[in-house]
Formats: sequence, C-alpha cells, structure tokens
Amino acid sequence: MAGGSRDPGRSVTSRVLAILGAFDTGHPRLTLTDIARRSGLALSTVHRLVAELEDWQALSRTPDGRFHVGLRLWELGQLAANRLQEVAHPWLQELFADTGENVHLAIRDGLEVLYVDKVYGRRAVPILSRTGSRLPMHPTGVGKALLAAEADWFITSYLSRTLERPTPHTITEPGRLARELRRVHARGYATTHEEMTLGSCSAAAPVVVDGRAVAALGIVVSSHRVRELQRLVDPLMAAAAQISHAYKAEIVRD
Amino acid sequence: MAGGSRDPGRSVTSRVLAILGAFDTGHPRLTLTDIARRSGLALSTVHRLVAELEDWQALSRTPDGRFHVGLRLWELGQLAANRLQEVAHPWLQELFADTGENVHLAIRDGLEVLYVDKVYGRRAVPILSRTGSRLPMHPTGVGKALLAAEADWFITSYLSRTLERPTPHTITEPGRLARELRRVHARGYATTHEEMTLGSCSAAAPVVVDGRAVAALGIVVSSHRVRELQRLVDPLMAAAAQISHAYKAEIVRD
DNA sequence: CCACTCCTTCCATCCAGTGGAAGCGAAGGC
DNA sequence: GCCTTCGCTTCCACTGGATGGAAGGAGTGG
Repeated sequence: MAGGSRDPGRSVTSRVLAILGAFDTGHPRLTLTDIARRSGLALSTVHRLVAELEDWQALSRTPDGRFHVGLRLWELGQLAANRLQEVAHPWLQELFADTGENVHLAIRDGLEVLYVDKVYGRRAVPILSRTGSRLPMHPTGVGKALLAAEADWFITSYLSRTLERPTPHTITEPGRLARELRRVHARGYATTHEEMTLGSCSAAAPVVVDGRAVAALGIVVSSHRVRELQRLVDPLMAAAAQISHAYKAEIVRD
Repeated sequence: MAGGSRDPGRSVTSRVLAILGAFDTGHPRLTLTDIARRSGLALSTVHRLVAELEDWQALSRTPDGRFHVGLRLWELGQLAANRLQEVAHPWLQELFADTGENVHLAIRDGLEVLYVDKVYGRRAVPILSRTGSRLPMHPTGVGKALLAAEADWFITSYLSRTLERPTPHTITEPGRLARELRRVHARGYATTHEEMTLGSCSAAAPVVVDGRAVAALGIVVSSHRVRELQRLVDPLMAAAAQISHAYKAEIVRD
C-alpha cells in the first residue's frame, strides 16, 4: 500500500533541477523541508537527492544544518561562456578607477535584468545588486536602457502588466514610462532617481552590437550627489561604446 | 535483446552529475559524443539528459552545436556562500588600485589551489588563472603560501607524490621544496619566479584565521620587473592581515 | 561512391526511484 | 514531567520511467 505512486510526467532530472531551482537570490539557504516545499517533492525524495548532491559538493550544509549552493556548482558556473563579461570587465574596471563609483553590467533575461558583473571598492555606496541577482527592468537604470532598445511590441507587452513599485519614486504609469523610454532611446542613456532604492540614483547606457542592445553598463551613486551624475554620463557612454566595439570584434573572431 | 541493461549502482542523479562533471576548465565546450565519452554514459542517455538540461538552460549550445555551461548554472553558482570572497573583494580592489598589478584570492581544495576571485585591469599582465580554475600548489605563489601553512603530515604527503613541472624553474625536488616552504612559513609570504609560467613571477600571503590559512592573497607581475616585487610585499601582507581581521569578524557575526 | 563522425529516434527490457508511514531527537509551552 | 511541534532520517512495497543497443539521417572528406 505504501509508496510507489509516482508523480507521472516528471523525469528524475527535472526533480534534481527542481531542487536546485528552489535556491534563488532571496532564498540562498534552505532547510530540507524548505526545499521539499519549494520544489513540490516528497521529503524523502528530497532527502535522498540532496544527499547525493551534497556528496558531489553541488550543495553544502551550513553549521546549523541548512543547505546552500556548494563549491562545485560555483566552479561549474564559472565555466559558463560569458565572453561578454570577459571582454567588458577591463572597461568596468577602468570606469571604476576613473570615477570611484559602483559600476555594473547587466543583460536582459526574460522580463528582468540579470547582473553579470560588478566592480566596486571599499568606499562605494553599498547597493543591492549582486552578480547573479535579478531585478525588474523599469525601476533600474540598466533595465530602462535595455528596455528602451527593445522593439515596440516588447515594450507594449512589458507595460501592459502590473508593474512593481519598490519605492514611491518608481515610474509605473504606462504612459509616463513609455515617454521616459522614448527619451532614453533618443538620448542613448537612462537615469533613475531613487526608483529602485531610496538613497541611490543611477545612469546607464546600452551596449549595442549590430543594432541590438546585448547588455547595459550602469553606474550608481548616492542620491545626495545627483548633481555629479551628469558628469559621469560621458565616460559611461564612452565605456559602453568601447565595450560594443571590443565585443563585436570578439564575435567575428569566434 | 536490445536495451534495458542498466549499469547498476549508479543513480540518475549521479548520471546528471557525471555529465556536468565532463565540463572543466580545460574542456569548457563539448560535443554530445565528447560528453558521452568523458562521462562514460551511453550516447542515447546523454542525448536525452542533455536535452533536459538544455531546456533548463543549465547547458547551452554554441552555434556550431557544441555544449557549454549555461546561464542558469552560472546564476546558481553565484549563490554559493562565499562570504570569504565578499569580505575580501574590497581589499583586492584596493590592492589593485594601489599597485596596478593582477591581484587574486585562492583557497586550497584537495591538493590544488582554486582561484576564487581576481582583480585586474586593462594594462595588467595577462595570466592564466581565471576564477574557478585550479592549479597545482607547488608552482604557484598562493599554493606555496597555503601549503606552507599546512601541518607537517600534509606537506610530507604532498611532497611524496610526483610533482608536475610546468616550467624548468619549477621546484620539484622534495628536499629543496620543503626548505622553501619552511622559509615561506617563517617569513609569512611566498614568492615565485617563473615557476608556473615563463615570464611571470609572484608574491603571496596567507589569510590566517584562528591559526589556519583559509585562503591566500597573491599578486603577479611580469618577470622583467622582479625587482618591484619586493616593494609589493608590504602592502600585500597588510591587505592579507586586513582580510583576516574582517573575515574573523564576519564569522562570529554569523 | 564509400568511409567516417556525429546526431537523432525508436523500443523491449527491467530495476532504480518514489512517496507514504513510522520512528527519532530537540526545542518549546504548560 | 508531559505533550506538541517541527525537522530530519530510515524503511519498504510498488511500478512506470530510465536505459543503452541498434538502426536511420545528415554532413564532410577522400
């Protein structure tokens, strides 16, 4: 009577991936029961699969018994072919050296921006975005820069949803946001003023290759220094242009 | 007659991991057949599992059809709990800003060093080590710094193997290497002179927490500037000490 | 035209994976 | 001290999903 009743239509691989998928930026450390809940699998199944993943150091456990992504998975992730990041990094570094501000690189993934690289020092403003984290597009500089470069149908579809509103300054009204995006597209860069985080404002420029924005380069400063933001736009756009150039050269070589 | 004869003693999870394990720093892009060969699985099995992994973007394919680690796996890897790297990074950045040289952070994993972070600019010497890559311990600065801090039995065991010899300058003779390690331990830092790569030399200092070297901080310069290396030792050791301090504080907070 | 490599699909066989249930140990309320 | 709750671990009868050999394409080179 016991056991044996599988959930049909799910392969073992999908179960493993469901377990891994239970981890995200907001939930980096989970108990066994958490994983079972978030993955929709039976506790005993999770227990066994997790043990195998732990053997391989795909997952590890904290002293208090919770699980987190392990060293081996990190190592594997480093093999991901991100030519873009490799090519762009030196210019991020240079832009940081020239300005001393937080600099980051993001791509669009679905309806969100995914931060792929970041350069920051000890004195820069602490910001939320880590590499590997996601944020919605409309409240972030890099997001607006990327969104503004998309086709009309994409923008329309993006705006038709209910947009999150992380701060009172976030622009969520479709008409106003659409105008803002047209302006961003015309100027070639985007700015934000406390639209994602109170106390921070930013500027961002798209990295355009063959007419398509493959990434965006962003810079963040604390909001009481908004004035200085304008001064950063030129070096920012110059760096973005350099990255475009270098990346294009890299693609043909491949 | 056909099919059905499984290889017993291997779980599906282990097959998935065998596929992922086929990718490493030396083989970041593989054909389906390569993966089958390297994982020891049947081609048809690999074909199906890889398709599932690709659906999830754990793997992706290049235009020419070869596979590489995908975006989702990279993203997942970023969740790995590397407090050490987070805490240390600002000091790497600062050390780089002060010196303009390649700076990196490595930990010991088994008998190898694993590079976990790196800061470099556009003008620094190109070096092999990427984050996520491994190198043997005895020819690298960070490796010697970490090895010298290990217990005697560990060092003896390390030296008892046949040691790789990437360049003619690599020290592989056990007696000489043992003496070198004692000197490194006494001085508190290691140096190398073209022992891993011709044309590069380095200095490295361990990050010691509670008497254990949890990581090593290294700096690499081109070998025609060996003279300047000595000048870099003080800031290097100061940074390593700062990291130790910050990391210790971080651990107790947890 | 044949030989070779790599990829894809098909399918008969069967055992590894599944999840419910019960047992454990620790923490907390009363 | 007793009882409840919560999370983890182990056990096990049952079965349908996973497996790898074989055959068929597709592309390349001699």
